[in-house]
Amino acid sequence: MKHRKNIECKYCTLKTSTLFEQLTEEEYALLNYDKNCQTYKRGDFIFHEGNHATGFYCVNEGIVKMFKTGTEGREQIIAFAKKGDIIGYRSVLSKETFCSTAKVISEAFVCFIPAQRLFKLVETNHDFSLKLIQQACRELGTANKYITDIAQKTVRERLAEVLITLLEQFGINEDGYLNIPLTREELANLVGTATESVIRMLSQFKSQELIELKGRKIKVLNEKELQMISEQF
Amino acid sequence: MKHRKNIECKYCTLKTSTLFEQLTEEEYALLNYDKNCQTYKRGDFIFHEGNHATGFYCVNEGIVKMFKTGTEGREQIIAFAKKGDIIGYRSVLSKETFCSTAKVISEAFVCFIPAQRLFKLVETNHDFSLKLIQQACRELGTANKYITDIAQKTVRERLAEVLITLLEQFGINEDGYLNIPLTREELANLVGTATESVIRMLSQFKSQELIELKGRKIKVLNEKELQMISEQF
DNA sequence: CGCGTCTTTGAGGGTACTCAATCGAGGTGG
DNA sequence: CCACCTCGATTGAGTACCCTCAAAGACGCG
Repeated sequence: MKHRKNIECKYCTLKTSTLFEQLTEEEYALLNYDKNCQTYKRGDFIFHEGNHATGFYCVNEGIVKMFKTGTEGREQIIAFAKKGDIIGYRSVLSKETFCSTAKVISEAFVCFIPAQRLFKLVETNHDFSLKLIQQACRELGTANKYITDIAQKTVRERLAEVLITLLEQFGINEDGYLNIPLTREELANLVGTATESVIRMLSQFKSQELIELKGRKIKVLNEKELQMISEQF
Repeated sequence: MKHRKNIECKYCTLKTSTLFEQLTEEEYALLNYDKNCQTYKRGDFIFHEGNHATGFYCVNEGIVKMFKTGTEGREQIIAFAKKGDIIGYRSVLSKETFCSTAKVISEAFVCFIPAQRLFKLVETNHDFSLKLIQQACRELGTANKYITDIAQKTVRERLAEVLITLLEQFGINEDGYLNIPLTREELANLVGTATESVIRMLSQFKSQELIELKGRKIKVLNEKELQMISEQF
């Protein structure tokens, strides 16, 4: 992917799933002109929490994790971004510094779009700005649900829920394993618990034949039951 | 407050702190025509989680709590809305049902504005729509911070943080007590813990002379130290 | 093959939850 | 005016969940 060539936004196959669906010729041209794309390897940072937000990013390929660094340096994963998702727009628009860090989970191709282009689009394109609001509102809904879950559910319930969510969000590969490579620690940072707790719970799920484990890879065997657990029955 | 008369939006003293700051004459007129205001007593519901969102609300007076109902009926308080805040817009824009319930904490005067007026404003007024996006983005930032806190901090740290937040958000009355009347249970639902845990922690804070308690009323005596605790030093 | 990183397992302990009982204040009705 | 009732606040006891620390095992990479 190293020497990957930029695709013109106008012809980008992802535009239907992003906000950039119905721009004018001119807007496409400007967007394309302003953008700055590059590949990132696993472990690379796209932006850091606290940095000044000079623009936002559109993920064309790969998986990115968004996390906040809490006390004693522990990461709390807030969300993942994949093909077609935009990240960092939140901080650009609210004119704050980035409120989370974006780090690459699997090799990614990401386009950077400077802040003023975003503001310009919001100003001139109603459709775009409505979609953007809706995007933010959906994320807000998800975040609120997450707060309730973390506050009220047990680790067991949350882990089950996370597995279901990952399954829906990233699907499975040809072997039936979840299509996202996470370390145990990352899983823990997503669930909001200690690494060891995740490990213990995973082996419990395994012994109940709800999942199959092969190193870092996870296969969901009984989605229904996991669903039940996550809703605590 | 029972027979309170509606104020014209255009002359509403709160408009500077809300999104409705720079509307055209016509927009003010339409907003004013469409709205529907009423008073609510403590305990009244403004809207319920899961209901169809036919519009949003602007709080003119009083305090409203927003919460999600989690497992076994336990409330998780997501936010408060006071004078000048708008609520429910999230669900209107993302065209979902209300994702939380709004219930009155202290007597409130609230204006309802139907969905199509909101969509119309977003469509025709760039300034309004930018402010709305920024509002959503700020809320999103807060929510993400909250997730990290709940996942990583202890009850003691979270309670200290909540007290500081309430102090900043609602201030104190002439006696020096926090200007928001919350039951112990509501505090617990905000912190994300059991009622008894909040009570125990409050008396611990009291014995350390960080706060003073008088029935339901709380006075912060040592903000600095509470701040320290919330950041775990 | 050796090293580092990640994973796993075990032991021990602390935080915070649940359950239960008591206390206290405010409101109601006799 | 007081007994009564109800709801919220408080306190205590017991325990479950989950965290931390420590050590050993597995895996991948140079």
